Amino acid sequence: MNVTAFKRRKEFGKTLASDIAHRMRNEVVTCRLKPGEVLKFDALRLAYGASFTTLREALTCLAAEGLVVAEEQRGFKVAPISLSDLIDLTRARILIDVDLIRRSIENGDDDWEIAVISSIHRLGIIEGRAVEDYADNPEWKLAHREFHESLVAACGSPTLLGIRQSLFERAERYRNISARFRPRPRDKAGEHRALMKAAVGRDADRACELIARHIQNTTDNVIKYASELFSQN
Amino acid sequence: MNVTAFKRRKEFGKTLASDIAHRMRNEVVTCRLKPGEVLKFDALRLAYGASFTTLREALTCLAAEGLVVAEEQRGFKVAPISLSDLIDLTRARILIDVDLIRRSIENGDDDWEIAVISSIHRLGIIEGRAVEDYADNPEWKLAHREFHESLVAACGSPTLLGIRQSLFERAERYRNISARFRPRPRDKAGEHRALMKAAVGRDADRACELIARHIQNTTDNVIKYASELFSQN
DNA sequence: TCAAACCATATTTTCGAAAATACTAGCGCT
DNA sequence: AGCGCTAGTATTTTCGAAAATATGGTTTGA
Repeated sequence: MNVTAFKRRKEFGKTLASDIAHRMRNEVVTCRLKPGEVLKFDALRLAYGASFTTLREALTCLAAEGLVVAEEQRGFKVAPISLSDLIDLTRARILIDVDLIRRSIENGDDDWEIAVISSIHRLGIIEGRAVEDYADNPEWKLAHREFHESLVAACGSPTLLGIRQSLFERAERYRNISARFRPRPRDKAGEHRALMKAAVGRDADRACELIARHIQNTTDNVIKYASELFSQN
Repeated sequence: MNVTAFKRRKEFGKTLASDIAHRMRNEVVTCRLKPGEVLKFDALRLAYGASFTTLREALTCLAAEGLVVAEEQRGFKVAPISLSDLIDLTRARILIDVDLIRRSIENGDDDWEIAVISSIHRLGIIEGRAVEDYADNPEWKLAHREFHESLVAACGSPTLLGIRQSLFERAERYRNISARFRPRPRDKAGEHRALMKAAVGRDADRACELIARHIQNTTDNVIKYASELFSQN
C-alpha cells in the first residue's frame, strides 16, 4: 500500500520532529510562548504529545534559528526580546536585504518580475477584504512574507536567502508588537507598492533605499511606542 | 560527592551531544568526513560511541550550520562542496565581514586595539616556528581564526557575529583545498599585517578593501588551480 | 547569624529497543 | 526485454525508561 502515515497527522514536513518544530516556531513568533519562558520537557511532552527525544530535536532546530536559547544542562527557554536585540536584528536585516534586492534586480528575468507583481496583487486582495487590522491575519502574514521573498528571490544566493529567512522569522515578534502598540496603522500597502515599482522598474538604488526604510520603520515604531515593554538594555 | 562526570571524557561543552558535534565539525572541515558522504547511524554509533538520539542531536546542529545536510526520512550526509557554493559563500562572507570590520573600527576601544595586535603577534610567532606549510597546523588555524575574530570583535552585533562564525567554518574546507593545490604559498602574513595596520590606524575604507580581497584571494586560488575537483556547477 | 555541606526532588540528558519508513532485488506480467 | 509490483532488508525515526545533573531547602559547624 502507498498509504503514507495515517496514524499521525503531520501538517508540515515528513518527520514528527520537523512538524513539531514548525508548530513551536509558530507559537514563539506569535508570542503564545512568551519571550524568556522556560520550556520544560514534561510540559512540552503533554502539550505536543511527543517524547523527550523528538522535542529535543525540534528545540535544537529552533535554537539554531535563534528563536529559543539552549543553556547546557539547564534546558531551553524562549529567546528573550530586547531593544538591543531588535536594533541588532534590524541592522543585520537591512544589510542583507539591501544586497539581495540589488542582486535580484540585476539578475531577475521576466518570471521574477511576474512573481513580484502577482505576489503584491495577492497581498492587495487580502488587504481589500479585511479593511483594518489585517496585520495579525495569518493569511496576510503569509502573503506579506511571500511578497518580500519574491523581491529577493532572483538574487542567486542560497546561503544569504537562508539567513534572511531566519532573520525574518526572528523579526516577526517585534512586528507583532509594533502592530499592537502604534497609534495608527502605517501605510504599508503604499510602501509595498513603491517597492514593487522600483523593483520591476529596475531602479536598484531606489529599491534599496525603500527596503531599508521599510525595515527600519517597524523598528522605529517599536522603539517609540513600546520601549517600556522591555526591562532594560 | 562533587565528582563531576569521570565516566565519560568531554573535551568540549558540557553535554555529550555538543561534544560530539564539536568533534564531527572538526572532521567535516578537515575533510576526514568527505563532502557528500552519507552518514549512517550504525557506523557513527560505532565511531563515536553514542546512541542514535545523541548523534541525531549533534547532526541537527551541524545541519543548521550548513556542514551537513538532512534529507528527511533519508538521513544525513556531509554537505557537498561545489564551485557555486564556494562563490556564494565567498560573496556572503565579504558582505558581512566588510560591514563588521567597518563597525568594529568605528566602535573599537583601546582594549580592542590591543587584542588585535596581540592576536596577530601570536600568529606571527607560530608562523615563525614552522617555516613552511603552517596552513594545516591546527595551532595556526586557531590563531588565524582568532586574529580574524579580533578584527570584528568590536562590531557590537551578536547576530552577525554568529552568522559570520558559521560561514567561516563552512569556508574552512575550501581553504584547505586552496592550501593544497596552489603552486606556491601566498603571502598571507603580509595580508594580515596590512589588515591589522589599517584596523588600528582606523582606516576603515582600506581595511574593508583589504578584507574583501583577502577573502576573495582564497576563492580565486581554488577556482584557478582546483576547479577540476568539482564535478559540475 | 552566616556560610558551607548535604540530602531530596525536579529536570535534563542519554540509552537501546521498537515502530515507521525507505531501499533493493527478485518475480511475474505485458 | 522492459516495466511494475511485492516481499524482504537496511535505515531512519520515535519512544519511554534509566542515568546524570541541577536546584532548593535543611541542617551543621564556626
